[in-house]
Formats: sequence, structure tokens, C-alpha cells
Amino acid sequence: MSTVRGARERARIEITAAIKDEAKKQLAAEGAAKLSLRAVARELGMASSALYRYFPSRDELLTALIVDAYDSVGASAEAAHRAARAEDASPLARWLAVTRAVRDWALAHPHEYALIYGSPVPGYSAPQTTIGPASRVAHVLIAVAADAYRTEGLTPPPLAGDLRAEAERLVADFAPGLPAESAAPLVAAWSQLFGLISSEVFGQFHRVVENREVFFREAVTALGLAVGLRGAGAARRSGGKRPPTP
Amino acid sequence: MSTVRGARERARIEITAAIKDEAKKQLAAEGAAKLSLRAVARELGMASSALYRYFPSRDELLTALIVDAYDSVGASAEAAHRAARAEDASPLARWLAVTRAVRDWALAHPHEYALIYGSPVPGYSAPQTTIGPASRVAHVLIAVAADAYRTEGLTPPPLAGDLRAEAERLVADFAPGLPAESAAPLVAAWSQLFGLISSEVFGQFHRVVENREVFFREAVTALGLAVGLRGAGAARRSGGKRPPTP
DNA sequence: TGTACATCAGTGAACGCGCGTTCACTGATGTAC
DNA sequence: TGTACATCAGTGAACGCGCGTTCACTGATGTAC
Repeated sequence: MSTVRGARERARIEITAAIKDEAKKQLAAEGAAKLSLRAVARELGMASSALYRYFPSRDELLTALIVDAYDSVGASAEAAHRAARAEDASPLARWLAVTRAVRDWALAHPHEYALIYGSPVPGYSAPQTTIGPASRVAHVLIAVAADAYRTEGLTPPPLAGDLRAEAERLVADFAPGLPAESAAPLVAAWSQLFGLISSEVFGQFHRVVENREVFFREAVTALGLAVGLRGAGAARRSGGKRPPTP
Repeated sequence: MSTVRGARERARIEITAAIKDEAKKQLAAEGAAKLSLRAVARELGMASSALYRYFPSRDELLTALIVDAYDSVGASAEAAHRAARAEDASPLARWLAVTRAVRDWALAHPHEYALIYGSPVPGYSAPQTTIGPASRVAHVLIAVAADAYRTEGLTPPPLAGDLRAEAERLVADFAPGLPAESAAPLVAAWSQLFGLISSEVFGQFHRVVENREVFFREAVTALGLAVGLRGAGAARRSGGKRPPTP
């Protein structure tokens, strides 16, 4: 339990990190499908068999990289959210700050992004361990909406009749306290956010969108408005919904 | 130039098709990165070297599959558009029909979808040949907007000041005749459409969205409205923009 | 503090496998006369 | 219609490569007394 550890334990932590770092480099060079234990070992100057002291198989190494990636983008989103909260930004400004943090992370780590938001790696199925880290970004987006609901109210569009059951289940499961109307727009915005980012990271905007910063800002602002957030003093819609006074 | 061909030519066409079909099966089983000429030949009962009479390399086979996939989804979108035009559907109904056709195709061909809209295949770079087929779906979406503009008018949201140059370039390049305001919403809708479909196909909606049909319909309707399309007799916005009378 | 033993990291060889691609070849199909 | 030659599809062996994983081993670090 002490932070002073024996040489063995310290070495183990360092080498585990070195293996993951080298694996991330290879991810960037070759993609997840071609990630190879032997190549990682070679680059690290170890025998390939030595890696089995740290990861019991190639898939376990992949899992560790996936968890790290989810944690990394999740931490970025959370940090952006904390900063926006600290300066008391408007709901829409918080939304912009968080989504921009996710986009920046994706552009800075395109292959780790592909690992978690791209096509699934063939033959690999993610274990339970990844579920928690995988939902951190979604939780931040929900928190932005929840903050807005508590302070200025949310004005999502009316709920289509045949989505009510789904919407109520969604808020019950993931966003307790939010109005059912906000469920579908939130999930849609989350999904569409990754559509925008994937298009950019995977090259679909090549020779199409040039001014990507501004394009992203505008598209994501529209998503925020669709969720029912309000801008800084620019309440574009009327008749806001407020939570019942406690 | 005759349609009656020699035995050789007919055999060549049939075998080329058989190779692609088997390759598509393996795509579904293992993913693009693991697509192997030897495995395809094995399954077809040929020597692996025989495939080189049909495709000069593995990458050329991949390219053929990519072109086929783009053509297949493009043809689906075009067929849906023709059908909706034939029954004189409203602009929003046409938008729904086309986007639904793309989604249906993706759910029916998830691995071909991943091939063209998922993470790029490492080490493979698509040649020029793919550009034309790749833009068929986008062209259909633009055609829906153009039809609407000609008949009932388009009402996209106002254009952010710093997007004007980009928007004017976009309509000039891809959608001549449409108002500049529609460019950014159209590109955003296109990108977000693939976000919705990728989320579903790649499993991000697992244990989140249950009623995916309805969810998709609602999300895509919102996208259509954001582009400025009008529903069937439900003109939710006022002040529609019409093209100048000729 | 010193010794005896247990634990663990790392080695190097090996197993068995699959891959893309090349090459000299055989035999069938097509073509010119 | 028949013959001689050119074209082409398909074969099977081979090259050279990289992979994940196992195993018996050596030697260093840690631990109990």
C-alpha cells in the first residue's frame, strides 16, 4: 500500500508503460489489425516471449490500449467541462468546450480514436472492463445538459409519440432527472458528434470542407441547440422548460 | 463489341465475379485487414497463383471491392430517390426515403459499409477510381435539396459570417444553383447521417437505443429540417426561400 | 547482518502456421490462313 | 473444314517473410529466519 515500492514493482510499472507506448506508436503506423507483439518486443529490444510477463496475450494488450484511449478522451472531455464550469460559461459554451475537446483529442490521436470509434477490430470482442471508460464522454455530455436543466432550463423539441417509451427508459437508465424529451436529441447529438469527428479524422472531408474549425463549431452549435441548450444571452427559442421549483 | 462472347471471355467475367463474391464473404468473416488472396483461392478450389490472372495484387482486389460497395450503396440511394420522385413525395419524404435506403444497405452489408465508411484500411490508399462511385450518395442528397429548392423552396438557417467563403465554394463545387446557406447544413447532415448509421452498425447503440427504426426516423427528420426541407403539408418554419422566378 | 530459498523477469530456440508474390510449366481455347 | 501457331487460364513448387505462443533455462531480486 505504500508508494515506495521495490525495484521489481517499479520496473514492472515502467516496462508495462513502455510496452503500451510502443504499441501505441505501432497503432499509429500500422493500425490495430496489424499490431504485433513481436514487433513491439523488437522495438523495445526484448525477446518477444518476455512480453508475456506483462500481457497474457495480444488481445489483452489491445484491451489495455482501448481502455487507455477511452480514459484519455474521457479525461480530456472532463477537464474541458471542469474548466467551463469554473468560468461559469453558458450551457451552450460548455457544450462547445466539451465537444471541441473531444475533437481535438481525436485529431491528436487519430489511431487511438479509430481504435475506439472506428470499425470494430475483426475477431476481437471488448470485455466488460471497457464499459466504464467507454461511457465517460457520454456522461460529460449528459452532465452539460443536466447543468443547463438545473439553471436555465432545457428546451428540447417535442417528443414523437412512438418514442416516448424509449425516451423514458433512456433518461431512467442514463440521465435520471432530465425530461424525457431530451433523451432522443441527446443520443442523436452524441452519435452525430462522432459522425462529424469521424468524417474529419477518416478523411471524408478531404477536398470538401476546408475551414474545418469553423464548420465544426457551427455544426456542433446546431447540435447543442437541438438538445435544447441556450447560448450566452442568445436565447434563440422561447418558452423554455424549467425544472419544478423544489 | 457483341454481347455474344467467346467461352474465354464469359468465363473470365464469371470467375472475376466469383472471386469478388468470395472475397466479400471473407470480408464479412474477418474484416478488410485480414482479407487474403490465398484464403479466397482456397475456398474457390484454385491455386492461389491463379488469382493473379484476375487481379494483379491484393490491393487491386480491395479496390474492386471498395468500388463495388460504393456503387451498391449509391445505386440503393438512387433507386430510393427515383421511387420517391415517381410518387411525387414531399421533399422531407424523399430525404427520409433516401437516408433510410442508405441505412438499410448498411445494416444488410455491415462489412462492406465498414470498408468504405469505417476506419481506413492501414497501408492502403484508395486510388482515383474510387472518387466517382464514392460521391453517388452525396449527389443524391444534394439532388433532394435541389428538387426542394426548385419546387417548394429551401429554408436553411442563416449563415454564420465566417463560413460564407467556404459555403460559396461548396455550392459552386458540388451543388451549383443552391443558395450558399444550404451548403453547411447539407454537409453537416451528410456527415451526421453516417454518424447515426455507424453508431448503429458498429454497435455503439448496444444497450442504449432499442427502437432503432423510430430513433433513426426522428433523428434524420431533424437533419432534413435543419437542411431546410419541408414536410408533407407540415411547414414547420415560415418565410421560405424560393428561387428567383425565371 | 548473513544465509538459504522462493519468486520473478527475461532469454533464445522452437512449433506450426499463413501470407503475397514469382516462375517455369501444361493444356485448353482462339485465330489466321 | 483443317492445320499451325499464338494466347491465355490454371498449376504446383518455391522464396522469404512475419506471426502468436510455449518451454526449459539463467540469473537477478526479494523474503524468512
